[in-house]
Amino acid sequence: MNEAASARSEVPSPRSEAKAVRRQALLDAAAGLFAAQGFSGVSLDDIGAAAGVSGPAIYRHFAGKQAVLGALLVGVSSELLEGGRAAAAGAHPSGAGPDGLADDGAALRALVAFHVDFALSKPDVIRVQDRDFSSLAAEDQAEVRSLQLEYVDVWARTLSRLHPEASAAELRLRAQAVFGLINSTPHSVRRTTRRTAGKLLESMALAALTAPAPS
Amino acid sequence: MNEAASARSEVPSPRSEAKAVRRQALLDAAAGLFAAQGFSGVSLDDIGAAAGVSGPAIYRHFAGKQAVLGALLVGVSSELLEGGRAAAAGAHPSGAGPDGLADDGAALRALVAFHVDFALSKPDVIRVQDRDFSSLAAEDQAEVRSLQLEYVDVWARTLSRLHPEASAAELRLRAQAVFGLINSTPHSVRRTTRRTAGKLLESMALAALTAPAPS
DNA sequence: GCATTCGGTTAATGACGACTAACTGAAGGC
DNA sequence: GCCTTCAGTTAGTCGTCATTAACCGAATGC
Repeated sequence: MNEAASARSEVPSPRSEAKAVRRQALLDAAAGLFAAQGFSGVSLDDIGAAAGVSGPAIYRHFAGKQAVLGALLVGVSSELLEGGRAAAAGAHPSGAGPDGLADDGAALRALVAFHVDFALSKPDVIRVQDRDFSSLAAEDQAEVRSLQLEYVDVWARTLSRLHPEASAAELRLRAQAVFGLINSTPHSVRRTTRRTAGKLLESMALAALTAPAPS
Repeated sequence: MNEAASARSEVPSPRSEAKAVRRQALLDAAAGLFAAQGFSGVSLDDIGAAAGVSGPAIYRHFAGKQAVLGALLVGVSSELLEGGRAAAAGAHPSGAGPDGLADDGAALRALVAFHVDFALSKPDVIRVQDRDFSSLAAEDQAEVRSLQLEYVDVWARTLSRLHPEASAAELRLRAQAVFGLINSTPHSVRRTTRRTAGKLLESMALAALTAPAPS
């Protein structure tokens, strides 16, 4: 560990921030390839080639193929959780006086808008996340699972303000189903229709989240 | 081609209907394994072992690994299309007099119920279908794609009776999104809660399908 | 009964692909 | 200016498969 990259992330970067760039290029390449052909359908040579370097150069950035997938999925899970927390919090600034229902609805809308936007802008990673989870190393699996559970819980807590009578299990199921709804389409949406598709998905997601519980 | 298994499927079966049983066992085993680990994460030995025979015995039933996947996915796509047509037709018996809205609503509810039931009873195949499509041989890909498109169209036509003003593209997107909603949860639903989860998914799906179109 | 068919089995064979080894050349620090 | 570090490179190595070959033994048809 050299002094530049030591504990404190002070010194912006010498010239080997080129490394960070390369690393990101590898992650992007991997995301696209994994999304298209699945983790075990992609070779390290494929990833390297797509990033402009070839083959085992990847070992200068990651411990191995699984580690690339790990970085990808831990990254996306963290981003989702962080963004979800921000969206939920931003819409009802903690204890906003009289427990306003309006605020709660706003929080849910913000969550939905955030997730739709995320899914439409990073369809590859979204796809990989629920497709190649089982190819992760055990530890990464545990970490990703826990981040995902926490994200689901952000949704469930927000929902519980609108459906105080519903069980936690039902709210989590609703959240998961809506993730499926939102995540299932990005592949087939043309870039030009992103905005309109996004609005439609938001409307459908909110309708599903607030649909009456069956008897 | 012996006389028993010739063009006309008359003679029920000699004693080598054991073959049909074995073939189905192989397909079931493959479905489970593919769902859990992805097409290229599973070896022929794995599939054979799971079906009680080991290794290259599979070549007595299928041309190769890809052919197993092909049989699986063409089968599920056909079942979905057939079942969807039946559900849509059963609910409004062709030209049922005065173009009743009630009938159209019933057709949609029947479609939703059919798909929910299918997804909950065969979660493995559902998972494989949208996960390993890209591992199919080109011809199988074409066939599956066309069956899927036709299935989406059954939904879109049914929806168009309720939303005559909506574009075909919007209706197809709605259908796809709802497939995502329904298909995303079977993995995580305990067998004991199938029925209640199914009811909830139906309610959410219908709400999403009839959600107002955004301005 | 007897020859054939056929579902299975266990050894090759041949690719392919993750990972390692040995080497190179350009920074960077001093 | 010299020594070290380090991102890359190319050539193995070793396992893991899909697929094929060579054999079996029980049904089946005649």
